[in-house]
Amino acid sequence: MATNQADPAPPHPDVRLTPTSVIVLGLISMTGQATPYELKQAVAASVGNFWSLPHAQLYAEPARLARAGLLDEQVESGGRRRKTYRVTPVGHAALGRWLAEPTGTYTELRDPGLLKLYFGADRGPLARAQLDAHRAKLAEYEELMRSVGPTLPPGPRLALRSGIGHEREWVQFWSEVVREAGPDPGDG
Amino acid sequence: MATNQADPAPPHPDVRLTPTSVIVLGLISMTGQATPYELKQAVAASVGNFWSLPHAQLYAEPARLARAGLLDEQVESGGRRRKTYRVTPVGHAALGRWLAEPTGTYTELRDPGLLKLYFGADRGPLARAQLDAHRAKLAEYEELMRSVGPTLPPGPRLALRSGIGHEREWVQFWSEVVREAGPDPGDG
DNA sequence: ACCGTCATGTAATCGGTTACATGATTCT
DNA sequence: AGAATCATGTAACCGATTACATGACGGT
Repeated sequence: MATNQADPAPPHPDVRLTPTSVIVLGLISMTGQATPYELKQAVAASVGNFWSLPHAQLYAEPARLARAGLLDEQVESGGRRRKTYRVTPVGHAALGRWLAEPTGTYTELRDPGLLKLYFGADRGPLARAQLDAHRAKLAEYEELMRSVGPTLPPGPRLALRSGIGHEREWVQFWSEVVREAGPDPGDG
Repeated sequence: MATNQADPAPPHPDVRLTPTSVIVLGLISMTGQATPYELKQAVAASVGNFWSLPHAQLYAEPARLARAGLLDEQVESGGRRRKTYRVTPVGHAALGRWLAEPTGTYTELRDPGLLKLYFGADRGPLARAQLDAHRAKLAEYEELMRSVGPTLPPGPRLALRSGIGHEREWVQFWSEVVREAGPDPGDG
């Protein structure tokens, strides 16, 4: 069988790049190097607003990418044995290729609130809860845009602009649902 | 220890309801009964627009819900041994409870195109590809609203309206990116 | 020195995706 | 009736979530 040859454990060259991979590659590429914990903070401060990752992934994924030769792994000798990662030339090339493919993929909304609405949940309470959440998020984004927006590179700034647009859409949508559902029966 | 008693394999009462569970429960509840294949068609014709499921899930998930006692499973005696599912009273109760909790959960965009934008992809080609995709989706939704919209129950119609709103937002966003990126260098 | 909390990391589980497999149907 | 295509179903794999575990650190 073809898989039977003895590989002297060279970097396995063919990994699928998931969005998680891209985030890890992209952030390490921007910062030069990072430990998983630093990655966690970097995600929270950057793409985390529209694509967050559980911290456990930030230990598993770099390890996977290192096995594939896209990252270089350096283990600290001290007590914690922290691992520091850097992007290899192979990794840069892979990231570059991924960035160069303009995707026409459509992303589904996959919003649990919408699911509740679809299957007949009571619209008043649902819409009010959603409205609160989205108003808060919108305020947060607008504050972000006001404070750090001007200093952001074009990509991140556009992403933030997009987030604001969608939050405005959500606020408007749920507002209409609230209006059509009538006022909170707890009132008056 | 408390878990040590001998259960005579009764329906395991505590399943987490994932969105997948809810879609399966909800659709079977609306149609009365369904086989996995019918579920596949039902999803495509309903929630599939904003929350699709790979067909393999529509075999695995009903089985799981049946084990938990939320669905009743009936096996056809013929050659295919098709399985037909119905919602049990326990299942209806579980669905009802889920629908009654108004969630304030915020859903991330998680759009691969935005990810590319964020990490510095060439904006022109990306934005044009995205624009095409979203224009097509928007046209599809608007056509749906025109044709079947008036006959839809409130929940599904609102969900569709929401989808249209978000697609308009995407179209506007990527249009701006196209404009700011300048015209296609492939042009004269 | 102890306790609570946060930082950091690993392990186990589970849902979801991908790939494969077989039965039905249609067309020629 | 044979081939191609679609319907229907199962199995294996893998990424992601959850839960657990330990190390550091600040306060009292």
